[in-house]
Amino acid sequence: MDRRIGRTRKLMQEALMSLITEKGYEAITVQDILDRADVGRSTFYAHYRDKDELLFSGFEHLRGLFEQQQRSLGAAQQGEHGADFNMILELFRHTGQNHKLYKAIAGKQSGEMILKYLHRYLYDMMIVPHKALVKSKKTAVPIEVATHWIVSSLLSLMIWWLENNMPFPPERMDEMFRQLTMPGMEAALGRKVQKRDIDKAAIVKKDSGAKAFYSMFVDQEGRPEGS
Amino acid sequence: MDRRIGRTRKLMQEALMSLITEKGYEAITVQDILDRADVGRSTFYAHYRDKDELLFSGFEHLRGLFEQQQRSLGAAQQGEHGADFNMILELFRHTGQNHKLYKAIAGKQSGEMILKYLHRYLYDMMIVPHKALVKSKKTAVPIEVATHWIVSSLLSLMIWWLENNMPFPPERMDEMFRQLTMPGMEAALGRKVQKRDIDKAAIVKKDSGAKAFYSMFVDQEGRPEGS
Amino acid sequence: MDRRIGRTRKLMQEALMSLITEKGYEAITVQDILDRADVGRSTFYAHYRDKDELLFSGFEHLRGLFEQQQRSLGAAQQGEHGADFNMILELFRHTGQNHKLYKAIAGKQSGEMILKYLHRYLYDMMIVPHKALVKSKKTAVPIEVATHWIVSSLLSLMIWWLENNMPFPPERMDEMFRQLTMPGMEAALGRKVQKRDIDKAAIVKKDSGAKAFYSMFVDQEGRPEGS
Amino acid sequence: MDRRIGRTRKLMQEALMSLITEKGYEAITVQDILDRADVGRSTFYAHYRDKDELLFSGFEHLRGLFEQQQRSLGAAQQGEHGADFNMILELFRHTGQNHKLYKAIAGKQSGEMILKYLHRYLYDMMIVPHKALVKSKKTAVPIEVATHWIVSSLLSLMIWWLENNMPFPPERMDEMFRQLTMPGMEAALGRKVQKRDIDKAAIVKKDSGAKAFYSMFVDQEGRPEGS
DNA sequence: TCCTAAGCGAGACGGTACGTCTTGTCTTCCA
DNA sequence: TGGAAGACAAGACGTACCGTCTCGCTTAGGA
Repeated sequence: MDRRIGRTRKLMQEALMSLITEKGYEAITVQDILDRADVGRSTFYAHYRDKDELLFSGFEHLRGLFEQQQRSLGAAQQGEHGADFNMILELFRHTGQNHKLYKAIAGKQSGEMILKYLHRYLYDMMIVPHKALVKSKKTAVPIEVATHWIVSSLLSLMIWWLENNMPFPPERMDEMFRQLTMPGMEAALGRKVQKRDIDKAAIVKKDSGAKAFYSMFVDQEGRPEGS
Repeated sequence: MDRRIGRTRKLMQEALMSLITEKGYEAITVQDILDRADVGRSTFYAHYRDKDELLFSGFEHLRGLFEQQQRSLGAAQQGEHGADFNMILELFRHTGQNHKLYKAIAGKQSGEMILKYLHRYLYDMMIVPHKALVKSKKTAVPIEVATHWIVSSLLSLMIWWLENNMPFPPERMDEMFRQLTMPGMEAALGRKVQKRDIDKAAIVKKDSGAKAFYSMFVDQEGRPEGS
Repeated sequence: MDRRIGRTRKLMQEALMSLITEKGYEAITVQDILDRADVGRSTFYAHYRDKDELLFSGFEHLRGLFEQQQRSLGAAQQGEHGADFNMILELFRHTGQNHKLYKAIAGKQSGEMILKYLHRYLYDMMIVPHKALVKSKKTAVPIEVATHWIVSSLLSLMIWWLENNMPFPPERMDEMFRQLTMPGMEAALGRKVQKRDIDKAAIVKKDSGAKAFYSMFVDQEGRPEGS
Repeated sequence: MDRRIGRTRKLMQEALMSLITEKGYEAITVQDILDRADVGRSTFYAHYRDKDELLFSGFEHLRGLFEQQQRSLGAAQQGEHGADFNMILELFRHTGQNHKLYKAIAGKQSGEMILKYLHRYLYDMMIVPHKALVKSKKTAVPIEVATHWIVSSLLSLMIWWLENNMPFPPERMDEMFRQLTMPGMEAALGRKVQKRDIDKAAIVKKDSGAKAFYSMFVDQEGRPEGS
């Protein structure tokens, strides 16, 4: 692919990210992005249909990368690691380290759309292992509902944390999340499901999707916006 | 106050509501409202700063009404009623009866803002009784966090229900909500808190704020949009 | 009608005219007009579909005015005046007096369209009297062809005159036009037709359409449109 | 010169011509030409500055060819042939035979520019013999004016003919042209000038310029350009 | 016959203008 | 004379072309 394409897209991505931190996603106009990235109008539209597509382009790319790596990972690795990996905790840690950017993306001034995308993303990530873990067909609460709810719970805690300038360490947030949701999940799906199981199921993505996902916001040329 | 003013405002309120059901809040332009309400441009801006203010005007009015009634209500009434009132269940029932309007307001095509407003509204409604109910200062999860989370949980179930065309009766949704969140709340705040307590605490608003709040969407001139 | 409308339109008309003299019609962009008239983009499009319509608006208005006056003029006046009125000569005089504007409008850098409009205008003005003057149905050259040709001849002399900075007085141009075209017209339509007859036939329009038509371009600093 | 150059240019010339017949010159975009000729963007601009230059390239080439041949023709041939050659008639015939193309080029949807070029071309072709034929310095109408006028007359008849779907045979058009313009020319330049003289004077170009000129538009499927 | 300069396609890019749309202000008109 | 009607400016939108440019692939014509 033409090397100019990558360069131009990166310029626009960075422009968008820096603008989000300044004025929030919704308030940004395409013109703002053009000015910041120093790019022609037609160039923008040659790459993206609109502002949203520019934003999603990163996500989509990482999703593709993730799925590709997931395929390359065999079933062998699935069970070989210890159960101590903690995706939720890592997520809080990561979010805290890049709070500025995350606050821009998921905070009050973000667009609805981004949260919805994140919700869908996490939902898709969790629904499969959840279904796999539950033996009986009949659960107190349908798996889809429980998954929808637990993702919303996670995001709501995340947002609270960011909006209140992270008054607790990530470990504490992880603990709260566990305390609030695990009992409900047990009651809803049956005793077998534990937070550890969720992590175990999600572990496939540990070194691939999840990492890539977060790195998107972090190392825009090495230094995340909020550091 | 000039009677024409009330009439004009009602025209615009109704226009907004009917438009929300048709195309969603964000997609509505001021011009749409003017056309629908058959009102001049300057008239609109004479009453409201923008589209949002028109939307909020209803909420604000009801909030004022609620606070006024709350003040007039003495502490006496607070404990006199039976424990069988169930706000959450009523809420699901009501939502289900007016699903078209609620889907428009809180569904996927709604504006972020409305959900945030609803969140804040429910949060404010719940934080006071929560604080009153918890004796010990030290809880496993701070009351603010728990309240933020439980409101998000409620809204997330609500949204799931609406988006999936209400596959369960309100009673089932209420049950699920209880199964998912009550154990977590107990673990977080201590054994004492039960869903019934929440309802009991919120009962102050039963015949005042809450009713007025929902009626806003229902009896726009007698017939709600979705019936 | 709202007084602002007339004012705004005049601003744009004047802007267009002054721009035509500077860079020619085709080279003008809508943006140029907006800048010169100090008018918003949407304002322009609220009044005219495009650049052409702005240009034609003056013509059309005058045409309407002309037709209205023509109707009010009875057949009585048609024959009462002396035969010495000379429309073509007046036309040359007028053109010469306002050569800058006419050069802009009909000169080399003008748009094709304007010449075509002028051609059609003069053609329509002449075809009726021509038909009235010719008795026999059979002419050496069809009246339509002869009229088309004589209009083209007039415009071609006009253009030559303007493009060469008017080296002759209007009287000389009128004389040349007569010398070049009258013999051909006689041969084509029969002995009866004389240039004087053309003028006589066109005299209806002397004080109405024709005058209004030319005044449009003349009193720039007065009121060129609907005043 | 590289053989590819000629090939590429021919492709573009042909694309332009076929497009003119379809949608008119002005409506054509460079992109249209590229698509039709199946040629890259940069290739086009490597050969021509713009659309106009591509169009003119044919004319200019023929003009060069014509002037070269004119030089090679001695003064000897000038008087030796009979007076029966009739350039104007041939021109009408030719135009009629290729009316589609001519209508595209000189019709209502053509560009002003092409007509201006044709005018200049015919003017240059005629001004020399006209000057040669007129003995006396003093004419009723300056030769330049008369030539300008007669060319316009010719083109105006041509255009009328094409626009009205050629209701008369070329011979009739030639006759009309003679009837309309010859008397005027005689009056303007003196008794000596006859249409026959014009033809005689123009005869130099009969087998060279004129033929090449028209053939350009004719043998589309053969070789339209000097190849 | 090689090989090297060039022609060439593909298309990215910055620009400029378009005509549409929406917002919030401000002027005009009318009752 | 006060409030409704709607004209207006501002400026973003997404589209269409333009003319410049960079990039490799192909190919013609001189060594």
